[in-house]
Amino acid sequence: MSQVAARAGVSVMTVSYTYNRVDRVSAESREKVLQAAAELGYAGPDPAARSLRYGNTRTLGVILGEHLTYAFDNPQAVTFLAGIAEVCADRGYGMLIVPIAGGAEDSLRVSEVAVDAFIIWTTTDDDPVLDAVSGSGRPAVIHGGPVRAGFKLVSIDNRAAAFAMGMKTFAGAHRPAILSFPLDSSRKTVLAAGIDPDTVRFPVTRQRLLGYRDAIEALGLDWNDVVVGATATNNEGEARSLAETMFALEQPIDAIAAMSDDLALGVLDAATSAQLTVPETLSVSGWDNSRASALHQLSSVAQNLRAQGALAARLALGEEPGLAPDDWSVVVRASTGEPATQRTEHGNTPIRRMGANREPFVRSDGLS
Amino acid sequence: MSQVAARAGVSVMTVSYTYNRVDRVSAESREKVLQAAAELGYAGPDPAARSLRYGNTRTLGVILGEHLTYAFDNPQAVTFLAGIAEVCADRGYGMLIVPIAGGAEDSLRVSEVAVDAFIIWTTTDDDPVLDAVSGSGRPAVIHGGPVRAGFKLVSIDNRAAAFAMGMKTFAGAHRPAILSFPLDSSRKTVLAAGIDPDTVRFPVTRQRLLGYRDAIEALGLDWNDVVVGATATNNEGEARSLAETMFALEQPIDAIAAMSDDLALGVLDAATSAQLTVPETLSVSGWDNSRASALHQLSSVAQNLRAQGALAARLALGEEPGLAPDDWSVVVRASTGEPATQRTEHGNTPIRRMGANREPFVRSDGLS
DNA sequence: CTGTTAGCGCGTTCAA
DNA sequence: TTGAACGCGCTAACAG
Repeated sequence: MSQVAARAGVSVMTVSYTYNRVDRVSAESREKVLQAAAELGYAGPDPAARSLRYGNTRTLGVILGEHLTYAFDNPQAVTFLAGIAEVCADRGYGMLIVPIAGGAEDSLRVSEVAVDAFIIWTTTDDDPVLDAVSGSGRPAVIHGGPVRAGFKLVSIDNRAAAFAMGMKTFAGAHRPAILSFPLDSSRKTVLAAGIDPDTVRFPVTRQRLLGYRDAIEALGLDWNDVVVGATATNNEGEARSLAETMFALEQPIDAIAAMSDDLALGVLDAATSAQLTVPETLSVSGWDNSRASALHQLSSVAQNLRAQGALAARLALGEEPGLAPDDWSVVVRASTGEPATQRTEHGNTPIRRMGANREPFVRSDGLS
Repeated sequence: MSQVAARAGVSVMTVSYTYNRVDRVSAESREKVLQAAAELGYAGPDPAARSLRYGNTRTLGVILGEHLTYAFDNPQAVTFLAGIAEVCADRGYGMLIVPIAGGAEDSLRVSEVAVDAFIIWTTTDDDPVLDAVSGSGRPAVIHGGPVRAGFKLVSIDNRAAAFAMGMKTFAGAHRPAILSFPLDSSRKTVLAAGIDPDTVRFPVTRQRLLGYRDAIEALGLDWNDVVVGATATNNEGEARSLAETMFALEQPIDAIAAMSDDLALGVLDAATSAQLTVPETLSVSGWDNSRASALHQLSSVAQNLRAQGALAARLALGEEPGLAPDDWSVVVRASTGEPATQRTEHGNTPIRRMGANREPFVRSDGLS
């Protein structure tokens, strides 16, 4: 910039004004500056120097769980991102995906990143990245959990939603099962009965397990008999093989609540192969009310992740909107054997709402 | 940092060394510094100041087409992003999504963003954002096109791929049609015959139209009779209604090549409603070989967008890998009426490869 | 309308 | 092993 000033025969401030306060510069000077800039290939004020000077970056940092590689394979995370992007585009804020790779250097990355605030897609309770975010002293909004002092939370009440869907899915079942997200960071595939939800370090997964357990108990069934299958990733194929194993058990499973539509679709697939009729001999439910769930008449928990992303972004920007702008609902379709009380046309599925939040949608404190 | 130094009773440089060159500081001083930092709530060197000093940001800028809002709804763009993310996570680079909202301020945003290089998801030939990127003087890699001096290009040969798929889709057809991405930035829904591909400002769309036209002509059909439908977005529902219109034409369409699997699935849907049998009375093909395409026995052009994203990131980082690491192929399934020469099991579909690139995969010059 | 001064927070250079 | 000086490029505040 000083070079431009020299070449234009003006002071540095005139150059600065040319880019920032056009009205404070005479047309004549402006011309000279622009000319000199063009000749020197000067592209305007350096963003890094500006950030330093202004003390802000006009950028939001987004931390996508424990490992970036899986994040984009997860349609839920992507929808959430779309919501953030919407707000960022509107406000002219950059959206910086923080390079989290599951290693020790992740914390370093968090503190090395030039952003004004963080938005965190749900991770484990004890993820060291969360400490790094706290330590950075910058505002943070977390989606799903864990709840942390100083972090704002955007989440539906997963426990209540799982309970509501569990009541639909497990009604009349004798041998219910659950298809879960990973139970810990090792992401090992697991198939076991009587799992203690409180040992699970992923808050969203834990809350959903607790909700399903609530339903199991409300229906007079024994949680210790309930088989929980956990897949390494949110993958339909993996769900299919896990479901096949479930069908081959001595007392075959007759109801499966899955934590995502992808997993549930894998179950439907396995059911077809095993010649089980849905919902007569197998009741199935998913989560997130995807297009595919509508297409396959799969009952599913609906929530608006895009709106949640947008809300998280507004909170991160300190815009502090009102609370509870969104909610969850249970969409009942044929897969859980309810009488179809509504037309469920392909691509135009009316949604039946039921259940209500026990907790406010946005919290900045509380227990998980 | 100077405050920390004062409190620790050392010089500023000792503090700096504590964070950057641990070996140049005695354990004793280090202790004092860390102590002081903790007391003051100092979170380590400021990223913005660091970028200024180092002259780089360790961040890649990603420009997702003309408007950020649509980008995350596009599974192809998301897959490409996943590839970029993979490389960024590995190298510890941030990935900054530039807030493009379709307005005049977009160019400003590009120059205001603190990144070392840009990766651009395909846009129109005349998008002013491209000028802003050029003007910024930072390296840029563009996916799909347009080709520009100074920009590296990562792309398959869309024209060749469209030709190959056109030959399959239109073989034996009397009344072929094309379901296209938008023809211009207005994104108006269009249904017309004899469209001149060269008027289309989206390079990828243009190349594919050219390739389909090549096939039409190679098959002895008249391009002026070929109906092209263009949807406003990559949306299955929109494709369905456009297909329905096509089926209602005086001379009903008997072959449709679609530029995405989503669009093709909309066609299949409409065909079912119209009681058309595929492929006997209607031949259909899609693009990108999605899971859904395999599920619905839809012929599709396969390409590895994730690998292309990773390649684009490596090129942007100046790692200059070898050329042509990937390729496209035509996956023939039942929807184009070829005799099924392979088992096409659900979720485990073998891919028949055919066709070859006419151009190298990576180019940094050439015509579009 | 334009110029001068000062400092954002850091790290390289050179000296001690 | 540590310190002092300097400048990375920019802009707020205050002259003029």
